[in-house]
Amino acid sequence: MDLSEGESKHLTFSIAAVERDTGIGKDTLRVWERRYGFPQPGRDSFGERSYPLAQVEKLRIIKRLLDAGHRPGQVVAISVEQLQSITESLTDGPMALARGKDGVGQLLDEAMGLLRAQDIDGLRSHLHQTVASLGVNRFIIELLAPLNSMVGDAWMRAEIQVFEEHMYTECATGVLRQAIHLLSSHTLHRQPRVLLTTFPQEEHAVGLLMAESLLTSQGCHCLPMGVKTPLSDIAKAAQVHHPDIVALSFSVSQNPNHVLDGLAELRRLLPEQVEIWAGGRAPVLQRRPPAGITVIADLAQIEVQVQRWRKRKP
Amino acid sequence: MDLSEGESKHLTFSIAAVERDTGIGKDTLRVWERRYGFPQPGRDSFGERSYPLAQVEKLRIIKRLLDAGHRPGQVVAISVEQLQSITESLTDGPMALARGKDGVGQLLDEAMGLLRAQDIDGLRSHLHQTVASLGVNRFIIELLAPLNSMVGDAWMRAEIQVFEEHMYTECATGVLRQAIHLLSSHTLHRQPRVLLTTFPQEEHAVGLLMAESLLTSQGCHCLPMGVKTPLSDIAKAAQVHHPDIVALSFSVSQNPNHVLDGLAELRRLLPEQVEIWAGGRAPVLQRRPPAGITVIADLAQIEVQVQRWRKRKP
DNA sequence: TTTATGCTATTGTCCATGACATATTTGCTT
DNA sequence: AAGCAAATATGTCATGGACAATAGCATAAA
Repeated sequence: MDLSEGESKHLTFSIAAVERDTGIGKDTLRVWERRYGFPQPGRDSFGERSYPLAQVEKLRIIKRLLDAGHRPGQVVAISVEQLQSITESLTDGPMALARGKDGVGQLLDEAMGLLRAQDIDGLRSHLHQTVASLGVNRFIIELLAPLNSMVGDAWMRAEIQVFEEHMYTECATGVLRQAIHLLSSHTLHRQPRVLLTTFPQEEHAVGLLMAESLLTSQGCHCLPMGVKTPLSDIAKAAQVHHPDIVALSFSVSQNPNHVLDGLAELRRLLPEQVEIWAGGRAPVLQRRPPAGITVIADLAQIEVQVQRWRKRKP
Repeated sequence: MDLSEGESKHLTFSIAAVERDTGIGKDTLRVWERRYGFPQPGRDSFGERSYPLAQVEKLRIIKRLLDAGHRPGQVVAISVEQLQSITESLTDGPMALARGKDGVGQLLDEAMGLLRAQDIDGLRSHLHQTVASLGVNRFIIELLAPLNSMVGDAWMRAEIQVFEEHMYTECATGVLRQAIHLLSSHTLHRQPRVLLTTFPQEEHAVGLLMAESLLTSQGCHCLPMGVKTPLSDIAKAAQVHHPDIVALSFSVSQNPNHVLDGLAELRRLLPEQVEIWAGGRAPVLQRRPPAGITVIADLAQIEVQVQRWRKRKP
């Protein structure tokens, strides 16, 4: 039922397999076919859709462009060549910005080189070494955060494979966890108490871990809750653990309205004296900072905000 | 669209939310309603199904029984009381099994106590301490795995809050990461090379980390890729990193067909000499072990299988 | 020029019903 | 008891229609 077992050259996929591989729902696949004429799967002997490999690959490119903010009507119907050219025209901001004068730029280049060479073990030890020599703060702010942006951009432009991105994320996660562990064994945990999580749509955990590392190194007491916590559960957790601050991380591709609505709702659910800090690369935060929310424009701001909080609460 | 935000007393769920929470597909939910008369969701103002909380909970119980081998026709239509009585006649294996004579049962009870008391920091240090005193292997097999099952069961029965489960997961993750870090700095990495990940539907990372810990402590070279990797990317990663083994973790609530189809497809995509190991609590693995796949019925089997592999490859 | 407001097209998800391949059980025969 | 065939149970796919939510656009107001 899953997929017909043709020659390896004519691999075809069932609609369920395509959903699994592309993340595009069955209903959506059918309605695209109806509306845009793509994909146009063949039919197997049971009359069921059977998608050739080429179409699945094209669908994955399309999915990426949708995640980057394009709309289906603009990208579903067009040719692979046109898709490629759109893909190439996506942002290449932070690289140029982060490279440069200071010695850290070189470490960054080395890391990127190891990544491109697929040398994950090498990358891991390079990162561990860099944490040790720079200290957690500089490591995160000057190396890991820019590296993260570079990987994110490369991902948008399809310059790296999905599995490379997974391996990078895993690697960064491991290094950050280790840093947090070291910090929290050697640091006194005091105020403020910070509850860390993300909204239900947000899957990316690395931003959260970077924040946790920096907060811990400032001597904050972190209550990490992982990603994708429903709003009402953030509120329930706050009732039980009474944090001083609830910190949320947002990645680029979040729906702006969801972000703003979610923050407004959370503000209503939490007691007034609990601050809400919102950080990450979601552009809405800078453009329309919501009332009652502290926006962390940049990881270096964490230190500043912690100090502000400490001054205000005696 | 996710879930309607009614009064907390009359919480209702959209069909998509129910699919997400129960692991039962939309089509299946509709066809059960048609055939068995349950669930019988109300309709919201748009005419769309809106499932009351009680029905979702009943569906979770049903899902459990299906996983245990019962058939829909026998359990979907009956009352909650009857379901309860069937449920009670099931072995509640891990708890009874793990409790008891040896001292570890007591540590397990302590951990569960801390969890119930919402003392996450206490739980974390208790776990760290237990790793140190028992060693990673015993810690995982005798303490963490049973604890994980207990939390999973409590979750299925809706006995714990979402945020408690999040905090527990975060805590376990941290401890395992730390264990892996220690092991991999002190262990020689040799064969086999094991690529670790999960299928795209599977979000749970703790099982994977337990496997990674055990494999690393056996001296295997692990290539962790995090969760939710599309099949074709698993294959691409294998082409680049040529692992000897691809290891996958499955949690309870995976759709059996997706698991089997995915494994069959992956088997086709990978070279024959690459073994596929499938572990985790998905019942379908035990009931219908697929051809060409090594099923890891239990974490303790990992050691056995590694030794088997080493005997066969000289 | 910028900011609000209302209109329109776009887009994902839902619905109902029917079909059927596969898996499981039942019943019959040896 | 054991083997086999028929019947039943079950999940997934198909079609085509509907519509709420979203995004884009143009016009009016500040």
